[in-house]
Amino acid sequence: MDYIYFKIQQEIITHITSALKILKYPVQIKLERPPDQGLGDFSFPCFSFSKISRKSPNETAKIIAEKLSTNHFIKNICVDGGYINFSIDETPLIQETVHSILTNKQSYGHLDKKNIFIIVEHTSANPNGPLHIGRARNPIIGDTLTRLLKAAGYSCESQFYLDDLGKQVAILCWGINNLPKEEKASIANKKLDHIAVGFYQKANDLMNEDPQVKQDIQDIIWKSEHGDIQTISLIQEAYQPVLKGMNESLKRVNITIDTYIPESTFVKDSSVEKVLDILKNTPFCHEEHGAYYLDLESFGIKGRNTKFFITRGDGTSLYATRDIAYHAWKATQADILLNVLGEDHKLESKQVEIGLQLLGIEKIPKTVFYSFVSLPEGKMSTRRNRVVYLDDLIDECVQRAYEEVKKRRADEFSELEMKTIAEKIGTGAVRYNIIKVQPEKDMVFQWEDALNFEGNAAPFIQYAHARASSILSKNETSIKGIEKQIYSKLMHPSEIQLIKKMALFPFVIQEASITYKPHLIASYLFDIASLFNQFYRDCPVLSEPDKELKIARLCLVASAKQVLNNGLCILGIDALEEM
RNA sequence: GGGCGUGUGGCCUAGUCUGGAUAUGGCACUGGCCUUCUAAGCCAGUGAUCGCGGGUUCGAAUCCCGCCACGUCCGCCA
Repeated sequence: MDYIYFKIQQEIITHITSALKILKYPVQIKLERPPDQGLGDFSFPCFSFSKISRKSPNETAKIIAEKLSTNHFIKNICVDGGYINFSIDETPLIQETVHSILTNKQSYGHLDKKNIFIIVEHTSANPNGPLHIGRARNPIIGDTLTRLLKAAGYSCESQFYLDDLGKQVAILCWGINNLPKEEKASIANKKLDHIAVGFYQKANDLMNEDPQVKQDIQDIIWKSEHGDIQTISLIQEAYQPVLKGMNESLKRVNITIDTYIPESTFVKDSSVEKVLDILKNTPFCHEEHGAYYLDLESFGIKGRNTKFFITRGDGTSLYATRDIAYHAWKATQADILLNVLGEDHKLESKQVEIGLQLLGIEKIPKTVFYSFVSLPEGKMSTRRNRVVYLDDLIDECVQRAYEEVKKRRADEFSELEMKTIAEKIGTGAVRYNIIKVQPEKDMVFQWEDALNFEGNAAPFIQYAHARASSILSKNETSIKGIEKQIYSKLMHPSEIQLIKKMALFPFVIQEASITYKPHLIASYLFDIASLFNQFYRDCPVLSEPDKELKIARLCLVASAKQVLNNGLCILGIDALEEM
């Protein structure tokens, strides 16, 4: 893709490079953006060169600036406070940007195809109950990353690593098969995952009270981990409905997962065994009461205990060992492995990494860790019933959105229309509130914040999109086959600001995808929506008497709508024509 | 005890990797703007020892050292 801003930036870098070469200064270029638009569009700090020139930073900047020339992109160069500030000629920028948006449409902002395949592993929640909002951060970050990476030109697959072995599903399995079924009336309107969690909770309690139950559950674990086909399929029957329920919740917030990889796969195909064979033969492996562990002290692992157990005393594998086998397999499937994990998995992730190294695998997964969402009264806990389920959050947000729509537009929309719009606003709000904060920040969930649809929230962006759509739907002037020269009519500061910001979209996608920071997209979109609202205030479109300016503005509205749409698409939030 | 992460106005948050111009926005609060394209909006205002203490630097929210608080982990759990 040929984006004008890339070209302009490259142009400036080339100019500075040749100036620095003439002066025999080291070529170290960091282009910044001035804090104030009045200063220019790009700035080049010259402080580091003042040591060489033995002059003040500002004098140095002047010396460098003298060797620079303007061209058709660069309108003006001025030195101020040790910076060389570049003002770009807005005409080509405006023309090219609007033109590029209207011709590239849904792919505006997207980067060139890279022929690199990424597996994004996310969610991977134990299928023993509904997703709660602590876990919900995972699919939202994961899905947004997947969408973002696709926009950045990668091909991607999302994977859910399905925990079908071990204690959690075994408890569920026992509960489903041994506890009395619930009465039809009490489960009438319940989702499958919400029904199942009751069995899990009861079975969990019984396990702690009744040694026989505990033994039964342990049998299930033992059999499944030894690859007993019958037990594994019994477990599968138990968790499938839960998974179905979880997927319904995810689907509601526009998340679908491409592939499910059951953990048992790697036991059944004996790849775990092969992994163990190799790991046992490394010098780091030791044995203790029949169990094998790797001593990770020499790998920089510190703490009370540096032993990483890879088998139990009975020879069966452990979760992390199977995870190594899974990652070893993934490494053969993709160019880049990206995992989204809770911060509690940091050590385990490091152990997997070391395991892969010992297997001679160089494709080490990259990981985005997120902190937990807690409640004002403390950590979320299903057992203590101190938990907010994702479904409840979605329901509340949709309900709130419905009330707002009804308040404003009851006389214009049908009941069905209001419900449809409310669903999109409510679910969008859920995603946006989670993705706008960088993953490593702790979050305390507050209903008040979650249900606030003003300011930096999804409805603000959807609203700007709806306003743009509204203008276009009322317009009767054709904007097909417009010559881009007409866009130079767009001279109002609000128009220029908006266009300049839209020109940055590819940069933002680039930056966000390289650093795996989806929240950058959220704050960028917020800026676009905000600038659009300012434009909306300052520049009437439909009533504009100058025909050419009107057309240019219509094109600008269409571009803004497109950029908002493309950005919302990366965030997995529905754009709205009306709200 | 150790590892990792976080700490920015009353609350939330950007910027931290790659040091740079008066620290970004939002919520709340105060005042103003709907006979004109949707007021879920716009404009203005109040409000910050950037956790604390040192250091490096012409320059530190950003880098280094020490400390404090919170989260998280250090299971033959997952």
